[in-house]
Amino acid sequence: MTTKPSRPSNLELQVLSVLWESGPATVRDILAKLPDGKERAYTTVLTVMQNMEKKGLLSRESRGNAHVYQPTESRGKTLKPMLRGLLRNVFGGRVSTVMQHLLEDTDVSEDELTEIRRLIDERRQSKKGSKK
Amino acid sequence: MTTKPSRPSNLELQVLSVLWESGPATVRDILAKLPDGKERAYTTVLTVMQNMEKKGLLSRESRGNAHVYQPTESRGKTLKPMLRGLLRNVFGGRVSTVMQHLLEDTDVSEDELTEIRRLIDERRQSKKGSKK
DNA sequence: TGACACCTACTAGTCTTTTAGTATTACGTC
DNA sequence: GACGTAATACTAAAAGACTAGTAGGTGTCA
Repeated sequence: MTTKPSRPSNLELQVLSVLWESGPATVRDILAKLPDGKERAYTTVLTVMQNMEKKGLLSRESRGNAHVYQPTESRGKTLKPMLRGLLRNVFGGRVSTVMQHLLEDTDVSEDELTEIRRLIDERRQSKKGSKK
Repeated sequence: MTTKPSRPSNLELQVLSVLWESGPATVRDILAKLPDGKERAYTTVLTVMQNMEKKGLLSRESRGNAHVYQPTESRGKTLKPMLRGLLRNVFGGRVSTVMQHLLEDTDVSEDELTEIRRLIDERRQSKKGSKK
């Protein structure tokens, strides 16, 4: 029985996020880059990452003294079940509601807006192409 | 000291979601409507909701035998810190990345796409209006 | 009036997450 | 080789999340 893919915890997601953004890294690298900026002991992050390695979320190899970690799965693959869950459980399944709140609650640059519009149009095109 | 606003757990979010969508409801109502569809004992949901009331996430009033609960804060106000955290901790602060994954990983109807585009354009307009 | 249905209150066990201390190992350098 | 630096391994405690059982109250209706 493959253990069920319980979703990564908050701190685990932060670790993964750093690795996805910046590539393979050591514990100390991650500690310095955790996006929430909270102070933590080195060993705290170490423990979390060791657990993640046991769970199969990370793989590692030695570089000199330290271990260099990297994610075993792509960002997309990992995030998919999480996003689906979030969408269903919190936003009633409507992507537009997510978008609405994101636009209201966060700072979005003009460039980002343009980029999002591009994504939408791209998606519409591909939908049109595969119409029944 | 106001107790810090630790973000609602998964199950708590589901409860809130139902209440935001459908208005005030009893424990039994919620139990039937939890979006993840998982089987749970009545008392499980009861306990969670009683805790939420203690934490100040819900208020309640009696109706006959039962209690009718409702959220103390709006959807927007509650979700704001959560979305900001998610955006920062998982998506490197880029809304367009969220959008990209949402479009890839979930089914979005044509109507939704149109609606999202409308939201974007609306936002662009209001940005343009307030330009430095 | 007693059986039933339905409700809340209270209690508690298990699992996960977050935290970090202590011990140990490896590496260079003087 | 002893010492300092920095890393990992091991251990574990505290808090939170999730689950649900049991007890007790109230109302209905045959």
